[in-house]
Amino acid sequence: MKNTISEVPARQRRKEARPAELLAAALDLFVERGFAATKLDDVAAHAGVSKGTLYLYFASKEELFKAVIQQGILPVLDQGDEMLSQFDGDAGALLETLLKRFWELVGSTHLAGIPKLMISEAGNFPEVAQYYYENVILRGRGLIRAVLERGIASGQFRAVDVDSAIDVILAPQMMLLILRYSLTPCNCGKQDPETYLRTHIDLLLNGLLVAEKKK
Amino acid sequence: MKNTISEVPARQRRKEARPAELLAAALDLFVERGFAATKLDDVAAHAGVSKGTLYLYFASKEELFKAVIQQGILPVLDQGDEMLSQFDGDAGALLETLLKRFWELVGSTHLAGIPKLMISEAGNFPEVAQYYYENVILRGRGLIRAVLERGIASGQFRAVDVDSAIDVILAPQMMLLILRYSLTPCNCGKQDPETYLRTHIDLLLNGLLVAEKKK
Amino acid sequence: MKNTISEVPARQRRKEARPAELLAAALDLFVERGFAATKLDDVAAHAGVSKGTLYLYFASKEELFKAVIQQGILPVLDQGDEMLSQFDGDAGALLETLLKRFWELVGSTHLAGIPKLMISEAGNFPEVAQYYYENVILRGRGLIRAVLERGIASGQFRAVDVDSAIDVILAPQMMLLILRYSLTPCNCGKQDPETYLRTHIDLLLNGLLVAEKKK
Amino acid sequence: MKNTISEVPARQRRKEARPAELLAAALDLFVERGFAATKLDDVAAHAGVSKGTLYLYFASKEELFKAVIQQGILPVLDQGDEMLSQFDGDAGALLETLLKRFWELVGSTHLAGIPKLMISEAGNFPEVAQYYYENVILRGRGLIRAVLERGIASGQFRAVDVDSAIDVILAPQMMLLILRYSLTPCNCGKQDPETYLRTHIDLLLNGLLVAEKKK
DNA sequence: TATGAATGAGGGTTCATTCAT
DNA sequence: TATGAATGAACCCTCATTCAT
Repeated sequence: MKNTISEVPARQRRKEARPAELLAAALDLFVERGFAATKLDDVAAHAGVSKGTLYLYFASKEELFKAVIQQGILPVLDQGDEMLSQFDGDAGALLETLLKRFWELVGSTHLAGIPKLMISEAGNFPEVAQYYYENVILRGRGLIRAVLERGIASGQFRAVDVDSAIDVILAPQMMLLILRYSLTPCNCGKQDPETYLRTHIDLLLNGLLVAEKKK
Repeated sequence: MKNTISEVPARQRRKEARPAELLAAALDLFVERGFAATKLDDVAAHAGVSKGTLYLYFASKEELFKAVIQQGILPVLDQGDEMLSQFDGDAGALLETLLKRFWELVGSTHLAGIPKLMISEAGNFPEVAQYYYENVILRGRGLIRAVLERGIASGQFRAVDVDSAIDVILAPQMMLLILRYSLTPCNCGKQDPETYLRTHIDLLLNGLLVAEKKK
Repeated sequence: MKNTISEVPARQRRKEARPAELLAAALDLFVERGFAATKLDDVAAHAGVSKGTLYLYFASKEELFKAVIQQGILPVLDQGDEMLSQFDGDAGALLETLLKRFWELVGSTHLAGIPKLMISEAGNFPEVAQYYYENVILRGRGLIRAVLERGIASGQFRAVDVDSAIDVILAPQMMLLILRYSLTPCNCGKQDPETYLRTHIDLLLNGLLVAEKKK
Repeated sequence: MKNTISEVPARQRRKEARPAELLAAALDLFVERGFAATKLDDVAAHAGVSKGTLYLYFASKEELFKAVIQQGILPVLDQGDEMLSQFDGDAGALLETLLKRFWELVGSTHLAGIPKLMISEAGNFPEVAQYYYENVILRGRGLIRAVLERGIASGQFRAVDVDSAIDVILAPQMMLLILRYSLTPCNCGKQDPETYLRTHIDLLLNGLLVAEKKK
């Protein structure tokens, strides 16, 4: 008789946990080295299994890649939607909260490497890029758009061009993620995310020019 | 007898142009597919030479990569330095000019792919990343830093944290370049650079909040 | 206590039938695809068991192959011996009966694929080929030889070279079996065995030339 | 200046000879071991080249297989056609000549293994089997058919069922080829082709029964 | 200098075999 | 006895690199 906590046999429990373990290992190496330069031997070793085991769960290296992207990012976006629907402060505070929460959710996990990975491999996997664009980028932009439109409607924000403003707002966030997996490992460009984030929000909300100089 | 413009025979000129042609072909394919996924066969075909010819000019695929990076970006930075030293308007105008000129110099050439390439491959080529960091990133940041410090000293700019402000300023520029070689090919995210650039500068110089709401 | 027909419980019977079921499944696939191209996964699935179960009955894929050959053909030869010892007509009638019976015994079962299988794999399994030669081919040839010698001794048959005549007599029988598992599946060469057999016997017993032309 | 015998450089001559060398090596091993059990490493070694060289001439193992079959047998059939059109003796003599010539053309070369190979692999390569059926089997049967019909029309042959008679005539020839590459290597069944062929023709032309016993 | 045939180490993938359950 | 997850050796195929011409 098994203990009360787990009635499923160890082997079974293992089998259910495997895909997630493999995806995590694959993500780490894909982000670090790129898709083509990552050997499945290394992914397997990194996950503590043999190479053949990978093929019990993913039909090919390419399918593994797709799964890494598709199963990695959906939960994050869901959190964003939820936050937007529950928040009831003004648009400026919402924007600040959104950006800060993003760091807590993504910036600290290894999911943070997905944007860099996607940027590197989009050209080689058009279908995955399409999926990423529709399910991640468009949804993420939608979140920011909602905040901007709310702020503009309430008179809190200037009537900027929303479409391009979204990009301008997201770019520093993305760059911070991207650089972490590019140049940081070779000792360069070690920014402190806290300061960076604060400056970004400050610049956004207050503008670069002092008030008196504005026409 | 040759004309006065060129005294070297055509064959000679071809020979001297070869390395540059090979680098251009390699850059295109490295940017499009990544280093590991690019075959030297294809680089050679793209440059209109045979595969063996590549090895007359570059000792290995890795050397070719280094040359692509190192010989690609130095001219651009030189132009930036020169512009900074000659400009005599105020800091805001200088910043605007600098960002716009960057687009004319880089955004329209195939050198624009280098940042994406470097981001993708930095982890696999630490020495190249180091070189890039020191010779491109630090010099580029230096340009922006000079402008910011000039603006803050003159009282035109608020006293922001310069180090992180530099990143916030550069990020949208970089993202625009990066996305062009990542998601654009699969029809997604086709921003108009003009509008994007204008919004970026506008947001930077004026801030997002309307003046009346500022404390 | 069970009924008189079967004293063993159903489960027991199943257990005893297993090896035969596995051999039948293996024979089918070995004949269809060849030894090397047959996966044990497929054999197991074809027999309705799991892959591991195969190893409870056969130590390796090669042992399974040997068992397929060795247990498949012995019963057939025994019938031939028995027929020869009981028959009391003339040699011509015996030869005709023997060939026709062979079709009823082998031609209609899936054992018919064994000759094709053996031909394909003899080179890879010399010991099995040796076994097959000694226990199948030599015994089969012995049957025909006995009939020929009986016919020649009785003056019914011409005094042909017995050794090669045996091959000439057996070849059409073998080819018919072989082709059924080779070219027939792709729609080609669908002979009617009945006609084929009749023509074969007719040619054998009467000769191709009309009687008047014979010297 | 090169010598007068060969104006093409050695490298060039080699390149043109390569495909035939590779096909010969592949045929040998495919016949000996079967398609699946043959390693391309071994084919390459057998041809005295490296593994990669195979891929300069054949896109895949399967394409190599197709080429082995398709380029191997066409010349043989052409000879048969020519022989038929030029011969002017009676049908019996033509049949004898045809069968004997077949041995000289095929039986002594390594092309003799193709029938065994095709029989073994037909199930795994339906398109190749189709090709073989249409271009080899049908053409070969056509040759025999022409002889039989000529002999029957002239009253030299009995009016047998031509379709099945063709198979009965060809079967011993095929079996001899097949067995050479199956059981012979393991010391069994070493027939002397000369005797075998003579007996086959004798039986065919004279019939098994002595003239006096015929009804 | 330029070519492209040849090489062979390396990586993705398969599958016979093992073993914990 | 039966299962099927896990293993890892082996094989097909690729491609950076070499070298004879």
